[in-house]
Amino acid sequence: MKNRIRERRLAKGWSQEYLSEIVGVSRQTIISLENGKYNASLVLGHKLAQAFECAIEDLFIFERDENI
Amino acid sequence: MKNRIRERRLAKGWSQEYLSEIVGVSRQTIISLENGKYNASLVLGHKLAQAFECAIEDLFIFERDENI
DNA sequence: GCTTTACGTAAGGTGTACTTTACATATTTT
DNA sequence: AAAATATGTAAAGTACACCTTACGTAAAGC
Repeated sequence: MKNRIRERRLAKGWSQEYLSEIVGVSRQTIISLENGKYNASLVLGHKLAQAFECAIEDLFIFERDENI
Repeated sequence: MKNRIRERRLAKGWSQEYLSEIVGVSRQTIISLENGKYNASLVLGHKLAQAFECAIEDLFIFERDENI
């Protein structure tokens, strides 16, 4: 699963730290998500989508036959 | 976070086992999700939404100030 | 009566989403 | 030159999202 977090964050002119405060996670979590270290949870995905004023499906790119 | 998995599954006339095969998880996982034992991951949430032909936000009910 | 179907609980294991702390480095600001 | 800002890596811990196996029970079908 890929995501557009960095792209959307930069479009808003936000730092990683500012975004982490908005959605209530550590800065490390934002770094790891942007660099594809792991996937967000559903709750965090929802909060990020809210921060960027878009749908979850617009922020995360689901590939076919993705592993759980 | 609540969800409408059971409601949507029954509307389709599906058993838990059938749904579990469609989305590629164990039957236990479906039981636990329906009974609110834990939250789905983003990837599983997406697969479930696809199975029910709806958006993730339509299947999961996000509450305000939800913990990560 | 027996078997099948559907749903549920229990218990123990693995991988990962997220945390905290610490340190490094490049760019910008004073 | 020194300080502040932004991004990144590393490492170790915790919680939970999955798994598997096994067993219980109630309803429906043969």
